Amino acid sequence: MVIPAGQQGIEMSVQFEPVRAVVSFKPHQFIQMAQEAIFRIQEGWACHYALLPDGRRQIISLYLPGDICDPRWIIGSDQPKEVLTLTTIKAIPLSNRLAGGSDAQEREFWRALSMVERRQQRWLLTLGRRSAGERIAYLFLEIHERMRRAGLAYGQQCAFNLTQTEIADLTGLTSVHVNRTIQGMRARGQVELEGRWLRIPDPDLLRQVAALRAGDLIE
Amino acid sequence: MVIPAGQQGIEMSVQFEPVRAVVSFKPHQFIQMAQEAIFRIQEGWACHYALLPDGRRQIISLYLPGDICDPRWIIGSDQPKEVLTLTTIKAIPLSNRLAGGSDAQEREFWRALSMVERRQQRWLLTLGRRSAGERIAYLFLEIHERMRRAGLAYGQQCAFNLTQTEIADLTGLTSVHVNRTIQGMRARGQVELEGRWLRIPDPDLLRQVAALRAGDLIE
DNA sequence: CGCTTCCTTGAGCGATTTCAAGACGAGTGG
DNA sequence: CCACTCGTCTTGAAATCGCTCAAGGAAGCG
Repeated sequence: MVIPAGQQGIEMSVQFEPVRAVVSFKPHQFIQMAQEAIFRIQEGWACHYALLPDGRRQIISLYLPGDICDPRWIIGSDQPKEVLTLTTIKAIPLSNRLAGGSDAQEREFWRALSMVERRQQRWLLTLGRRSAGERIAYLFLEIHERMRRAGLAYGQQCAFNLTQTEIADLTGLTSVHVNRTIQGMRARGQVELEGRWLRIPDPDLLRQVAALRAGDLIE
Repeated sequence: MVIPAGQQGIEMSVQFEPVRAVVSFKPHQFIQMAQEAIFRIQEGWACHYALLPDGRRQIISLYLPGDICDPRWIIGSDQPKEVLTLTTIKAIPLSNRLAGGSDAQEREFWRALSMVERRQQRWLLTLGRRSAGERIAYLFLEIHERMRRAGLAYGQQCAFNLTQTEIADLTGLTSVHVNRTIQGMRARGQVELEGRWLRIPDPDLLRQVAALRAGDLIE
């Protein structure tokens, strides 16, 4: 079963007056917070990264369809300039003002913020204490679970729009090492990853590879 | 100049009715959120950690005097059970309800939350992309800066209540490697660390060691 | 004193990086 | 259609970084 992501977007930059229409971004384009607007992503993937002076890059946060980009902008963390689309993106601008919106939207913001927060905490554990194989397995599980919640997983499979270099920048590894590690996982039947498509043949096995306790929720 | 932390606390557990009195915790004691109460730490250090099934430990967040512990509890991140005192702690219970408090307190909560958030983002970069020496240098700078803002730094020095094992759990390293790395830094005059006291002879040098851009703020 | 915790040291190993190069596919322009 | 480029994936060999295991010393505390 192949369900293409279908990410053909109309080229169109963000307007300064947030409108209730879908806006699109091209791949590898910076997303800036337009006046008082944050985005709910409809299609496509994006990320927030940080750099060291010598160019080492770490992806801090990943945005998948359904995600709000970025909930942290609500609480006045000055918005980072380093938010980058990974694919073509379609998104809906939302007001970043807590007061202005409906109660439902306010609650959605809180939920989104606390999920980003918890995900980040788990990622600190992952970067600090998991081995290369464990990190990558964890990443696969997290992405599949998030896609599943967004209604975009089909059984054990989902779209996977990351290059190995991007996986490396997410996991704090080298792309070379990511490559070798994934090959090992493939050989052991722990994961199938081809094109831009991820399949997890045995989720429990992969959870074990990721050093997750049986009861641990990814998110 | 030696200013001892002076952390002798009366043993007293948290009451279920949050009172406006100081409560104390002994070293290596779990802090749980009492009914609707979070804490502003007056004296002492604490941390929040996470474990892997095999016991590997990562410290997710550090609480120093003046910090709110934990601002994330406000937005309904279910409070973690793994908040541990590192020293004796004196703290003031606050209501975790946003609505109940004053505007000033509400604003303090937002500020605290967004600082925790940003600190966590920087720490993701640190764990993902900095070498052992860079991580430890960064930790020293962050702690000194936070202590300075809390009014607890005296020039280039401040209290430093972490064992090398705790530094390891914070930086994702081994205590053995932390030990060797710090020895190297000492030999190069990048840091002085003795007893529970930290001195940074040359902040600019240490910032360079930590792979920080000249203009980068720690926090 | 006799704990215990923390710091220190050595030796060897393993994991991950670095550097370098080649293969492959997709897209582009001639 | 071909030649070209570009980004991505792949591979090898060697070096480096950080870990493991093991032990001893120093300092605090009963």
